[in-house]
Amino acid sequence: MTTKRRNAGIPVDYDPSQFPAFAVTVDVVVLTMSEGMLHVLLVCRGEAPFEGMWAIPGGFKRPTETLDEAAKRELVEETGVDAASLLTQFGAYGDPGRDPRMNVVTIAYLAVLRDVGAVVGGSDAAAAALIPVSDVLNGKIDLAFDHLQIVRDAVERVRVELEVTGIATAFAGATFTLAELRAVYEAVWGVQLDAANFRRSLVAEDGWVIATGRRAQPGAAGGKPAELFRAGRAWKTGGPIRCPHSIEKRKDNR
Amino acid sequence: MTTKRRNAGIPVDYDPSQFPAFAVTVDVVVLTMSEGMLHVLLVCRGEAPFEGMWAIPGGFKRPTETLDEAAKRELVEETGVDAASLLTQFGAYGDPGRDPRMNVVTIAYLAVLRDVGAVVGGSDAAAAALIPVSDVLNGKIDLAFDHLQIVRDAVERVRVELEVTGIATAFAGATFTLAELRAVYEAVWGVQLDAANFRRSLVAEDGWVIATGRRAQPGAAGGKPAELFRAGRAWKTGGPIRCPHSIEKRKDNR
DNA sequence: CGAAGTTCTAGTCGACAAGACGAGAACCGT
DNA sequence: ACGGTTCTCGTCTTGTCGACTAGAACTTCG
Repeated sequence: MTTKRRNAGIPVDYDPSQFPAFAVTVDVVVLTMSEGMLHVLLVCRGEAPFEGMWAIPGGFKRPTETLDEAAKRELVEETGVDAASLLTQFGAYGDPGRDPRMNVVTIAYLAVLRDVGAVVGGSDAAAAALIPVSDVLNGKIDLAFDHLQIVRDAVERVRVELEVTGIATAFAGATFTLAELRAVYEAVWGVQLDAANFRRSLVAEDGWVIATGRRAQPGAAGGKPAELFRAGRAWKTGGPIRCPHSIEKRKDNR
Repeated sequence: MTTKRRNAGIPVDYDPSQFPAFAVTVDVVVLTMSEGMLHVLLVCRGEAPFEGMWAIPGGFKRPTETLDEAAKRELVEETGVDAASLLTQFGAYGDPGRDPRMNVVTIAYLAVLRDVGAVVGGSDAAAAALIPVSDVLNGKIDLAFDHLQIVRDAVERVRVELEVTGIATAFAGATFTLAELRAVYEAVWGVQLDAANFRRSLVAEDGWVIATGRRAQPGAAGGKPAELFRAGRAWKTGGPIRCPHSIEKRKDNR
């Protein structure tokens, strides 16, 4: 179909001096735990296209910065947070027409923040809000561009990362109770974990959590105050909890 | 319902008329198993920069195609394979200066092919070769651009995918023996797996492998001919084998 | 043809991890 | 004080995974 002449494997039908030009943007999916549910940070677009619709924060990459630097800069500009616990690239999106104005390829990043309560202001005229991920995934809230797909992929990525990396501690603060940490797993995976077994798998081996000696305030319903821990070093190499996918994969007898 | 007003618009440089222009390319890391070792398909560059060096096949994305389509097209043009068993995007690379000529952001894809024996030809077969991944990773072979990092990331991705997806069957043909499949795991993970236990975890549950009734030719050393299987449906949801990550001992060469 | 060698297949056994569960400890409200 | 709630500890059971052994099937070599 095309001229497949090539010089030692490199196609020559594309002259570097007349390459097709694209805009390259970086979009950041900011996830956080709030009130036991997974939330995503969205901004309301102030201009066309998709004016008035919700979108994930992002912006153009600059020629002098790396992709990671661009993501970090955008995160600062949009949320005021200058160092996320976790900032990982997880996908690129370049369908023709995904931006009606021009050819845009976007690199998507996932950022995990601990619960901040209210949204910190950025440099944006429009509103920003923490929206429950479930409201986005089930279509109750429409997103601009192909951002729904990007959020879907981000959540799926979190589910996997939760099992193989120490991403769970990124949702928590400097110190946390085991119940808080367990809530992260339960919310992201959508499962119920036994509190006693959860504690055992973390405390049994050294390096996951370090007791601070202090105790948290009990909740409104009372109860024994939980121990406060901080994250150990083992999280860098992997996660302590495996997803009990046996719940969905019930073995049928035959 | 935390909403907060902001003072400036979506970043000032978000102006469609004066966005920074980039070239967008798609590079494909083609991995295959050959002689019990993991191999990567490389092409020899015929022009500057990096003339004469090995590189990953790839090329410019066209404005009218998606990223996935671009990857598939490049794979066809470079290797002649029109449908890889697996073609997955795994990363984007956009460091300034990674291409000395201009600003290039590349989207990296991973393709897994079953062993093709000899070098598969594009239009210029002499310029392409299957190189053992180990030779690339340990620096015996220099790669152009930042392609060494891309290959590193691809191999790491395969290691993870092997555990959570059915990527293992992509290395094998339509029918395969369990020894062949086991060799994939052993080569990618660098471990030794017990043949008996490996078989048990596959045939114990239904859906992993389906017996064809036929038997493979024994190897040069003789031995009982192995049963020939084909892949079942369970591979779509996950992998049957977990990586024994506690094992540090490398597989001894043979 | 028989013997030796190689590989595949089947089964058992024990160690260990993971889930279920009960009981007690600490703190709340009334 | 007292029931309700949450956290913490221990035990029991279950299932999985690796190590191991033995036998089956086919090769080549003498």
